[in-house]
Amino acid sequence: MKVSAKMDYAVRALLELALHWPDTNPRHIRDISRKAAVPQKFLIHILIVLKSLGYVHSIRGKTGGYTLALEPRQIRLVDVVKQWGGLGSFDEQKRKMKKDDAISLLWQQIDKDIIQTLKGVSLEDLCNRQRQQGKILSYDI
Amino acid sequence: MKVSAKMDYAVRALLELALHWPDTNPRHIRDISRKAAVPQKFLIHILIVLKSLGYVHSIRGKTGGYTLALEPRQIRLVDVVKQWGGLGSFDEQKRKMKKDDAISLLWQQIDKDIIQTLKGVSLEDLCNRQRQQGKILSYDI
DNA sequence: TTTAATCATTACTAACTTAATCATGTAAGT
DNA sequence: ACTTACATGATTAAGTTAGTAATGATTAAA
Repeated sequence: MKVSAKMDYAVRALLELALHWPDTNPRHIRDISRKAAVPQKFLIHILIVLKSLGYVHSIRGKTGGYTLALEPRQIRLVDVVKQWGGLGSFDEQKRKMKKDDAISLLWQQIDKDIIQTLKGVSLEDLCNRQRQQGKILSYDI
Repeated sequence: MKVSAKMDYAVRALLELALHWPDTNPRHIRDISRKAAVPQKFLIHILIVLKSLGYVHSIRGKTGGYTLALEPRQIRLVDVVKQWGGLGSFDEQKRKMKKDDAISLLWQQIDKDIIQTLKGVSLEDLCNRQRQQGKILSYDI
């Protein structure tokens, strides 16, 4: 019932790339690391996973870096989270159980709720919210 | 984003006590352990916490055991889970962050969804579901 | 009043997970 | 070549999890 730092970082990295979309220039890890507040050495591994999942492309060499592999509106949070494997509020694999008792069903219902919420959110949505949030905050000055 | 075994066990222990309500005879750990499929040595610690949270009473000595401290309909899952401290899909304490950015707000939304679901469920509800489930299963014979 | 059954408390631990870092390798532009 | 970047695997310190062990305290009953 906890979002791991890794998953949080993954989404932040994706959002950071999405906020620059449709700029096609590759962003390098150093920049993403700074803007998304993720340790650079850690971010490398996260980006490799995101690449293997098909969410980002990488370009090696001197002018290398990362780009989004899809349009922000095509990337749904539910898919990222599901594929990341981090979901499942109840780890049924590890506990040998009936899984059809009232309590297991309750945990499963919670899973469904989470998925339902995430289904409605794309990277594009997050971009809009972030920009909107920025506006609200600027009024505070 | 995972329900710990401890929390799962805690709810199972409470449900086991609730299923016997309003029988006021104390049940001893051994029985609860067997029926709820929780290691006895582990269950002791869980029951102590549940006692400190006010959900169960304990009676020591030869005819001792545990009883529910409240009626099943008075015990809402949302309270148990919240007081257990296990909730919070995103651990904001440990990561120094703004907490008002789009991503943090998304994790917070997930928390709210979980709480919303749990608010609607009491131990009495779980009892009814469990009994109903038993009926359904017995038709399979 | 001993004894046995039960709850209470503290300490310990093996296994696992998390959140990284380090070292080294590979590719590509200048 | 040289530099700059991504790639990969190994390692690791700290924390959490899911228990177990040992011992103490309380009470009913023989």
